[in-house]
This record gives sequence, structure tokens and C-alpha cells, in this order.
Amino acid sequence: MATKIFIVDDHYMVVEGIRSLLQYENSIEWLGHAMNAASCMAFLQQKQYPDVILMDINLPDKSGIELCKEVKEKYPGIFVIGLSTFNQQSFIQKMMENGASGYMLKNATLDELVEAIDAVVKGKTFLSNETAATLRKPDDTAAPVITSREKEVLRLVADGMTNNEIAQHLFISPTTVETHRKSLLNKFAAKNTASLIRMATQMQFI
Amino acid sequence: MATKIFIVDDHYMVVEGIRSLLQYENSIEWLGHAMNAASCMAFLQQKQYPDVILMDINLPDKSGIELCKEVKEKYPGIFVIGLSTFNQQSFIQKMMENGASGYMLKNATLDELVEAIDAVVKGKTFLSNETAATLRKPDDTAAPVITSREKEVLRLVADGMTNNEIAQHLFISPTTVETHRKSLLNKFAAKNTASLIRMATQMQFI
DNA sequence: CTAAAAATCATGGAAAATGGGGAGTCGTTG
DNA sequence: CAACGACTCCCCATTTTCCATGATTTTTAG
Repeated sequence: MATKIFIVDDHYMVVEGIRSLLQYENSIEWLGHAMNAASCMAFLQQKQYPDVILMDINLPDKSGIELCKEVKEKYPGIFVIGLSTFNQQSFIQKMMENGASGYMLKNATLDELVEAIDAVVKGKTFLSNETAATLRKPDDTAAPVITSREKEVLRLVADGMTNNEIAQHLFISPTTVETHRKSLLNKFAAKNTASLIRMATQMQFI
Repeated sequence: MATKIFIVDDHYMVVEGIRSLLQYENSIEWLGHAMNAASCMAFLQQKQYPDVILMDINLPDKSGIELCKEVKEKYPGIFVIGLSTFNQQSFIQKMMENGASGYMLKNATLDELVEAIDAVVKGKTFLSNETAATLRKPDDTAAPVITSREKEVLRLVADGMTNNEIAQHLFISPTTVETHRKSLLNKFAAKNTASLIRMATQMQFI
């Protein structure tokens, strides 16, 4: 039986590219595509289920990372393969944590694509060569785990607020704000606010 | 005569998508594609010239923005259309400044694509609807013009260096570093280092 | 229930940044 | 030439951040 696949990507050219690449693979059946998360969920409610969903991580309405989680919660039998132009371990990791069975870059070849789909329906995990390498390498840009309060303080700091202003804003003592900042500096291994904000911005905390 | 087009994009799926979209357009002749800047330049030296190059702004070896400049310098007769997933005015602007005749997003439709190619070979400028809107909207993220010295100081600040450390690094007085920082705060309209670094990072200065 | 983590607060001192002045040299350009 | 911008330098007062150290309460997860 052919593997039924569905694609969620707002880039028409990519959708068309994949369709074109897969059209002569008779082990694969093209079910259709969605341009955003909402219409993806709508499709899944009404139509027959795909075996595999190829999912872009950048969608107009919500991130593919969230969508992946939702899909896997409601339809655990569907395998999800993350699709992106970005080879960033943070994205890859989050995607896998949310139940994705694979991750590949948009520069993948036809062979890789078919291989990924085959592997995934057999319950295996597929990471394209490049992504696997990215995951393996010691992650110097490893994002630290910060608490929700710390994240709040971090954002306000990035907005240019002083400790006193933040304290007033959050109805806590200025010294508490200081404590949170110390903790942030520690967790990010930052020397001072400047490097903290830079790292946090580049790691998408802000 | 058919318009000869060439594509530079390292994303196989996008290349395939465009090829697939354009295959039945007999006003358009597909010359080939390159996966990076170097092989694009190599192609142009050896083969017949395309009329239009569709160029991704994210290439593995150098940015499409630079490549566009080079191409236009050596082959002014070739029209370049920038291609990207990002709808950021800074990218669009730089691309146009470097001689591009158009800019479109990868979520463009076939119609838009054909329209763009047609417009461009007639010497017109083509911006897809979304990009044009981006360019028009009052740019609240307008990047200030900073001097090279300021940029240097900015980067060192973002690296977590203090005024004294920066001074030693650049062989200037700490007070001079302070002056540059004041000027940076002014130009970015930032309240303090934190908001400066955040803005500068998001505006790609760092 | 209980141990760990998160969030709260404080003191006191050192280091760094910010604000608001002023001022001189250089090179470019109208 | 005069004006301008870039780059350089300085002082002083004030604000803000950073460091060390220690502690209490609330939440969370095993």
C-alpha cells in the first residue's frame, strides 16, 4: 500500500517542488497540502488520515513546533517530519521533543526525501545527514533552562527597564529583580547585561 | 523569443518547485540552476547568458545580496530577482540597492512568478504584493546609520566587554569608548545598553 | 510528605554605565 | 575657506549594575 503523505508549508514553491519530486514515486500517495496550521487541522478532521505529514516549522499562524504537538496529541498514529531551511539544533530538538519522527532541510535530495518517508512509516527516526551532525556537535549555543519569572524579567531588561522599573512593574522588590538577573547571568554564562541580551536575543528568548 | 532564466538556490525543493511550475510556460526557457554563488559565477562565465536570474538571498558560500552586486557589475544586462522566505525590509532594500530588479517571497504563486519575470525583462521593477507592502510601511525598525568605529564598539559591547576592555582592545581612551556608546544610544534611541543590544541584534548589526 | 526548585527579600560595597557638559584634530565637500 | 562629520579626549555627578552572602516562603514533583 502506498504511503499517504500530506504537506504543511506556506511556501508554494516548496510544496510544488515536493509534489513534483514525488509524483513518479508510486510507493507514495499525495493527499494534498495546507498553507497554515489551521487548515491542516481542518483537513485532518474531515479527510482520511495521512501516514506522514511533512511540516514546515515556520507557518504564518503558529509555529510548526506547536502544530506538531497538537497533531501528535490528537492523531498519535500520524508520523511527522519537520521541514525547514534552518539547521538549528534548538528547532530540531524542540520538534523531536514534540513527537516528530524526523527532520530534514529543504535542500534535501529526492533520495533523502523518499528514504525519510520510508524510515518514518516503519517507526524509525530519520534525521538528514546535516541535521544529525548539527545535533551531535557540542552545542555551544545551548539554550539554558530559565524559569517563567526569569523570562519575564529578561524581556523587561531587554526593553530597557532598570531594576526599579521592573520591580514596580512586577510588584516585587528591586532586590528580587536583582536576584533574577544574577541567576540569568549565571545560566547564560554572560559577563554582563550586554552579552546576556545578545545571547538571549539570538537564542530567540526575546 | 523565450526568456532564458537561471536559478541560484541551495534548496533543492525550491529549485524543483520552480522548475515544475515553469515547465509548461513556453515563454520561459529553463537554463539551469546553481546551488551556490561560486557555481553561479562559473556558469555565467562558460555558458550562454540568462535574461533573468532568480536568486535566493541565503546561499551557503556568500549572501545573495553580495552575489547580486557581483553579477550586476560583470553582467549588467542580466536582470536579477531576489528570492527569499524573509519579508524583511532590510534585505529587500539591500537587494534593490545592489541592482536587483525585483524581489519575491517563496510563497509566491505561479502567476506572480510569471508576472515578475515578464515585468523584469521589460526593464520594470517587480515587487510581490507582500514585499511592496513591507517596503511601504513606516519602518519602525529603521536601522540608524552608524559609523564603522561605532559598529566596532557596538560589537565589543555585545561581547560583554567593559569600556576599559574595549579601550585597551582598540588602543583608545576609555572616555572615547564612552563617547561612542553615547552616540550609539542616541542613534538607536535606546535607553540603556540592554535595549541597545537587543535592537542592534534584531537589526542584524551583531 | 518531603526535598528540591522557584520566588521572594536584604545589606553593603565595588564596578560600571549614563548624562551633560566642553573641546581639539582631521578629512571631505559645498 | 568654512562647515560638517568622524574620531578623539576629559571632568563630574548620579544612577545602575554587579558581587558576595545569606535567608524566608511558596510551588512543584517524586
